[in-house]
Amino acid sequence: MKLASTQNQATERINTCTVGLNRCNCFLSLTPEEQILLDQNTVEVKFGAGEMVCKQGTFATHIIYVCKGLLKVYMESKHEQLILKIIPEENLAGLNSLFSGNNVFVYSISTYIPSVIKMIDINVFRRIINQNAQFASDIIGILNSNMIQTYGRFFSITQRQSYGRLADILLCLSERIFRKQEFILELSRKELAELCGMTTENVIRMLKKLRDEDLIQIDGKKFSIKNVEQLRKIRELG
Amino acid sequence: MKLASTQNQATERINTCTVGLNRCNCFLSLTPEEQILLDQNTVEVKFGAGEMVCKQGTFATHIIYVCKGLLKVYMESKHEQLILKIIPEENLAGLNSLFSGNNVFVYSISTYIPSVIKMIDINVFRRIINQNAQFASDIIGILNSNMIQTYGRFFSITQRQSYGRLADILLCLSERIFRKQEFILELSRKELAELCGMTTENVIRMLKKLRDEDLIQIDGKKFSIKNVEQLRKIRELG
DNA sequence: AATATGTATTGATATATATCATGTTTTTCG
DNA sequence: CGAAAAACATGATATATATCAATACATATT
Repeated sequence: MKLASTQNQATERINTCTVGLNRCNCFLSLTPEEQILLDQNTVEVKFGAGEMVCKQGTFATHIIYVCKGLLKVYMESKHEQLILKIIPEENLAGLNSLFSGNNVFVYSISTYIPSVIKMIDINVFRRIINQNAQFASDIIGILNSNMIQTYGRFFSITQRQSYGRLADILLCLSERIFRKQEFILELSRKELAELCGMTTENVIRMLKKLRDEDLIQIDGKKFSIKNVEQLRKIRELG
Repeated sequence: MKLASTQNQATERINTCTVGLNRCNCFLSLTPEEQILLDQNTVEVKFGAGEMVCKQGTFATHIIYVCKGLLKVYMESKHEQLILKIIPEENLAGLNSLFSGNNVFVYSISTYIPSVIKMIDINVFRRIINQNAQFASDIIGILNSNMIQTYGRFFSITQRQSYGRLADILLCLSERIFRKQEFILELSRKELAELCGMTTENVIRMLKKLRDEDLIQIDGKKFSIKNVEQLRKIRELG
């Protein structure tokens, strides 16, 4: 039945990792002149692992496009941080400073792994939006899918309990980021814990438990999903 | 110093209730013809308290504008629900279905109190965005401030503990919704608890404690903030 | 007015998860 | 290399908050 499949799609979209399945293709709606204008006002920068791309509280002067790598967007308080979303290759970040009345970043962005990033002048970006309604529509579409992703993470972090969140993140990493059952995760246990919204100690204990139950295999940073079905069940129920 | 005040503004924006201080004024950028077109494709509907305006999983056919009343936007699972945001008068809702690739509501919207709502045909809305870049820019601005508000709620719900969340909600209700120290809150304790992301029993216990410490006064649905400073302190530290 | 039905309140108990303490392994770098 | 510093791991304990149970109060219904 069609109704059932709609429902499935909807629940499947709810995930902790905030990574959509499609890539950003808004630049296709630019005219050649606009493309040139944008290129002239774009710089490409290489970042090492763990470097800060922009800092919460500073003025937003650029829109960020991830050519290569993996970013995290997070809010910082005293010692804790809340990861709002992670941004994989071929996606935009920092769009929230467009026309929002405040031109200050409400979050920080940093790299998980060495990354290549294009930084586009925000005023030029704004100007093109103001003159190209198709481009503006595309940006609205991107903002909206970001929003929906963030709602999903919000839901997961607040409603699921820790095994469910961990199972979810592992599935997301496998299915959406690496697109493989086996992957090298270049994150420390601490970073993985932050992504799951729990403590480092707990993530380690839980990984061990999942390994003991033969749902995953881990060897240092090498992860392998052994039992997708069971992990999905834990995501939904645990 | 300017830097300090920027910082204050930034932290002040982080709140649990998701209500911005400014009202939506995007319709000012419409041409007279567009205004007429929009009006012709808008219906005004009156809702009672607790009625559902739109249901998660259904097709989004309208953009919602709150003329009068108070709405909640929430995701439903089995028995729990996560309140994503609350929408006061003179604000738009349901914008996330514009160009997001999926035209299905990822959340439900219902009224807290009797409300008057304008429902604008989503296709007409899309068409106007596609032809009026200024309007599109305004919508991007609204989406972005919504997003920033939602990040704030996400942060509050996940990082603060329950007294901080309750203090925050009480302050928000007083400062942003009712704009008075004393107000009649037409929500049940259960609804207030959901808004704070905790159980009904706990919200009652905590209200009692705040009353015992003379920070608030409560008599049924009548709330009065007695000590704003102390509540702010609890919001930041508790 | 009396019964029923939901809402509000209070207390006792359970539990998921954080925190603390401590040891081991791996990585960094002078 | 060898020392210092991270990162990883595991167990014991603490705690915030949910859950459960039971009563009081308010509101609706016949």
